[in-house]
Amino acid sequence: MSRDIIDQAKKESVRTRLLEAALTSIRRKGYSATTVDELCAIAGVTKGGFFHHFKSKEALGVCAAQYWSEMTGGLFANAPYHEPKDPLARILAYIDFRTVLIDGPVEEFTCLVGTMVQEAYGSSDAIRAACDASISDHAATLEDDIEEAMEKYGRIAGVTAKSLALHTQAVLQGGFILAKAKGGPEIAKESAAHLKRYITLLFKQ
Amino acid sequence: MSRDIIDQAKKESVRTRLLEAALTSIRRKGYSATTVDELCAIAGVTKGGFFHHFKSKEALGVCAAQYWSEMTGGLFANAPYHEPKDPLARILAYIDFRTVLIDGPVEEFTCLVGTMVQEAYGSSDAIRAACDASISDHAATLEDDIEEAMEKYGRIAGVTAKSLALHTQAVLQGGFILAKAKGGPEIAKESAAHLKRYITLLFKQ
DNA sequence: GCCATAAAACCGACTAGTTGGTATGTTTTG
DNA sequence: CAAAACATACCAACTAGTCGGTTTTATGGC
Repeated sequence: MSRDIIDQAKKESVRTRLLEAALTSIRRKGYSATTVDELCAIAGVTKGGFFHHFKSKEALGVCAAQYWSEMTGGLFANAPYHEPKDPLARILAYIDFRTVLIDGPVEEFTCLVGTMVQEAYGSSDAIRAACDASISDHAATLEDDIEEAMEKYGRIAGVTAKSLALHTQAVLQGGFILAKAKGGPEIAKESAAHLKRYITLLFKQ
Repeated sequence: MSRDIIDQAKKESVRTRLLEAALTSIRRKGYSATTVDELCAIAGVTKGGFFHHFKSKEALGVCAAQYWSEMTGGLFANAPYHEPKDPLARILAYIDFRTVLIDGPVEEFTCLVGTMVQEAYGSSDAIRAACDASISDHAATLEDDIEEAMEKYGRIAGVTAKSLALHTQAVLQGGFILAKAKGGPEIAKESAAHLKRYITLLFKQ
């Protein structure tokens, strides 16, 4: 019913604004340096409103990771890199797609969960687990293509689809760190190019 | 007298003890979540002592990055991976050495500056620059070997010694993030194995 | 070797502002 | 009218940093 939809939309809007604010702030300053007051100010809500939607700052962190997964999950699911018939071409197209996204200010292309897990893995297992799920679930979307490519082009001793899928995420996350250190996207793009070269060489053997 | 020895040992290294405490705490919880009070307690110093040695928490962050560079710089300079006559063998031995170091609790093998730059790049350019210097200087120690290997085994189109050296650091840093997410070193070791395979393939062409 | 002197090292109480979180409302909505 | 969605005022704990004072150490003249 439309009532339910409207109700839900309204219910989600404040909550969503808080989550969007969290995404921006955590990506820029990290989880610890992001304050509840700040998020309330950005979202135009008061403290009471915040703690009505999230029982604690930690709970917000977990929800932010999940929200991040939903957003990026949708982006990648609808991206055009799935089109090629050849599985290897799809993998390489994925890396190209990621490379295109690496552009502009550093805080706009880096990964929320990669940033957050660095701080929170020792102090909040709930946040750690949510970040792990986000990274691992996304890596899993690559496994089928890698598996197919290995069947078609031959398997490599010691390389599994899962480990290679996770390695792609490690390279991207590491590129983000170097990009932050250097203050620009170039180094992350170069690392992605190395990753593409690696996978090409792997299946060319 | 033992009392004198203890006193003297303490007095010699207050600054160092604060830096050691900073290394431990920042690697475990991040820069923002690390408090001055906490470092004082660990090092057995009072607030006055802390701010005598460091004019601010930010200054401590910069000094911690420099101290980290000195420590790791010494470790790698004296490591045995420089022994092989063949430049490619030296590069691969470096990766093996890094792989051996990736072991035990996550906070004991991860990188201070990689952790710190994620939080501080947006709020402190001094810390960002210190972290960049630490990463880039270490990467530079690999450049000569890579350059020599490229001369010996042939250059690869689009690959420079500098970009490949930085890529090795990106892979390691990314491996640390995944290790934190998963709570163990295995994934970081696997990513290092992929890096070794990449470099092997690169020069085998 | 002794002592004066100054600088450096260090202490500990203090502050002003910020932190996450709460208790008690008031408004909106189905 | 009841419940969900907010607002307002408040708090105790914690934050980085300060400030005046005390101890320790290095130096150099006698």
